[in-house]
Amino acid sequence: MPPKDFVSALEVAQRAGVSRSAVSRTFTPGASVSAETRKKVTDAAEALGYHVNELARGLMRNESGIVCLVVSDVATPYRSALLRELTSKLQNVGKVAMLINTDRSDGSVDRALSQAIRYRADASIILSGLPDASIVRLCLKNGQRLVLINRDDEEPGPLKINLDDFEAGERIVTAFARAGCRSLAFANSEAGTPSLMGREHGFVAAARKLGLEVSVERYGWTGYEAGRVLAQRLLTRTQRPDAVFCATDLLACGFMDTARHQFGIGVPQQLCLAGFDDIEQASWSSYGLTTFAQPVAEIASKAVEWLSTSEAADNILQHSVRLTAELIWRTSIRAG
Amino acid sequence: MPPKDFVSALEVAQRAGVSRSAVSRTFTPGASVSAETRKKVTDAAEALGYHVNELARGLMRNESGIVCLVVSDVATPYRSALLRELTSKLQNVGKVAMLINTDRSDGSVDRALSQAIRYRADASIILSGLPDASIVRLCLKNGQRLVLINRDDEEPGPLKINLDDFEAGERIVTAFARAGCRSLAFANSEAGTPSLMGREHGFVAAARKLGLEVSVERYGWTGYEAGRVLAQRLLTRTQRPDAVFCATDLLACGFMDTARHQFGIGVPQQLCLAGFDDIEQASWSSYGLTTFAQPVAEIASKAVEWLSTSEAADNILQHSVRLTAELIWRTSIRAG
DNA sequence: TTGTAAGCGTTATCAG
DNA sequence: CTGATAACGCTTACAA
Repeated sequence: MPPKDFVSALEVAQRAGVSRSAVSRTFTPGASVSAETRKKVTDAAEALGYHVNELARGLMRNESGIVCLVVSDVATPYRSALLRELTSKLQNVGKVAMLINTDRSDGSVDRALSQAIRYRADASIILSGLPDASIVRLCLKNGQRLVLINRDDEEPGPLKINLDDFEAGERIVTAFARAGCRSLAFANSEAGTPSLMGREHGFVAAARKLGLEVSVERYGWTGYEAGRVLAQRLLTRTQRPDAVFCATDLLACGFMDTARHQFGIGVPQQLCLAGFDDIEQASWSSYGLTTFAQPVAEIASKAVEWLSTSEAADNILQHSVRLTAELIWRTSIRAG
Repeated sequence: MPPKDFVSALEVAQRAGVSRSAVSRTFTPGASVSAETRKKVTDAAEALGYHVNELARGLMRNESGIVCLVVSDVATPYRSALLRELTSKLQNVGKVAMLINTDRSDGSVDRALSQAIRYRADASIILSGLPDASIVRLCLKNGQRLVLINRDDEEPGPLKINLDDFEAGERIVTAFARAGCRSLAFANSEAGTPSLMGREHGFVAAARKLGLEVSVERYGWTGYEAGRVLAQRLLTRTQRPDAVFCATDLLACGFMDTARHQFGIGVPQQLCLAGFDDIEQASWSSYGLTTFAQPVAEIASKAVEWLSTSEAADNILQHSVRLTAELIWRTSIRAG
């Protein structure tokens, strides 16, 4: 590989026989250039293989075009689906996504984030999960716009996108009741994020109101393995629940698998189950999980849309968006 | 939000009572600064909340620290697992990941990629899949280092990381034979990528050598749904196979589900099944799929390691790495 | 519409 | 080891 040198606007200008500012203007949307000049420039640029240097441009404009995506558990179905939507929509509006992984708990998170600040990212989108409030403050302090998905931070300024978690919890209770279930349980992780707790609270509240038995069990993080453990615990109780709402589809898959394969319990005949997220696996015929769909496409749209809007118009806009999670009926709850 | 202005090295220099070059040196690993000066600078920087501007630095150094990850089907389990490893390891060596999604087939791919070039990414890692050879050439032409995972492009220069796909195909044949299977089939997608075809060829060759019946069926892309269709086709044949190797775990899950639920065929009693990738779902108790594990961590290590090595030492290094996929035994193949 | 010139925040070079 | 000074490639008044 020849350590290729890039061609600069100056070289393009010389070949096109115009000034370097003409070149600049040609590549700046909405600048005034005559059709003739523009053609000369684009031809020269084409011939030379010129690409605007965004580093230099960002330096001048004080705006990098970079938005950084802060995410833990990227490899998880829901997260990666959200990531797909976000990157794709960001690309469509000409922005570029920088990915920050917050899985590892050593200093690498801080390092990565400060990396993002050093690149002068215009904005950060935090896809829920681990990252704590200090990250939020750091971004804000460095002039980034911020989108918080399924979080509940108090800081003013960022756009907050949330679902109707509480109501979802309520809705599923009526579905369980209609199926004739009398003893309900909520299977949660110990993560304790607002969205998880919202589902729990809505569920418990609605069950109480209907005079149904409810209990809550929490364990580990929101993965398949945790679902297995939760099933062990709930299904060995003397008073076994006949309906369980799992805070997450991953939890629900683990729960269903151990109910069926380890305890030989029929789902939905002896046990009704529901989850949340509508990950791809929920629709696989081994599961047929009825669940609430995260409107990932809509979440991504809202986020990107807000980021594309000018900072000036910002005050007019809502800083909080509340989307509703649609209940997808499959076969893990008996017909009423 | 106050449209925050960043503090520059100049301001830090003034507060610390040193020259701006002293500040620069302090933040350049391996530059010579006295301990005293360094302390003055770091103190001032801390107080002011200074962060090096990588845009400007990249401009000078002609090296951005950005490596871009080109990927289609991010939301797929194997891809997202690889993505996790890659971003995390990139972070550890102080580089930053830019994500390019090549799902949509309209012009957005080209736009996104040229975006990456405009940011002067030092390197690109192409995680298999759709992107065609023209992308490879474009990266190379613009002086980027390139890592190709599970591809087979001819271009010289890039680091190529591949698995022993052909041998894996062979190995699984002996496993099937040992289980007493006599009529084999390979379920593939129509994608026709080298790694997919490698598995197919190894499988067919080994089966022939052992004098076993083999057939191949190809359909769609490598997802769950395609697996269902492939199962429809293969299981309605007059001569039904008693062992099927699916090119991908996703394919295998779809295949197994329809075999069991739609055709009532017992796996592994009446039909042995194997996949490739070892995605998380393969280990779920509804599947228990025996499969080949993609060594994602190792793949990521090799890639990042090669990128961290200086361009000068480049010639000495191998430009092609061949990793082996370990066979993970679970319960979708009968005991011999 | 076009060109000239100043500046963005760095690092590299070169005296001291 | 330190401090001027010249790049780096671009945008944006300002003047023509």
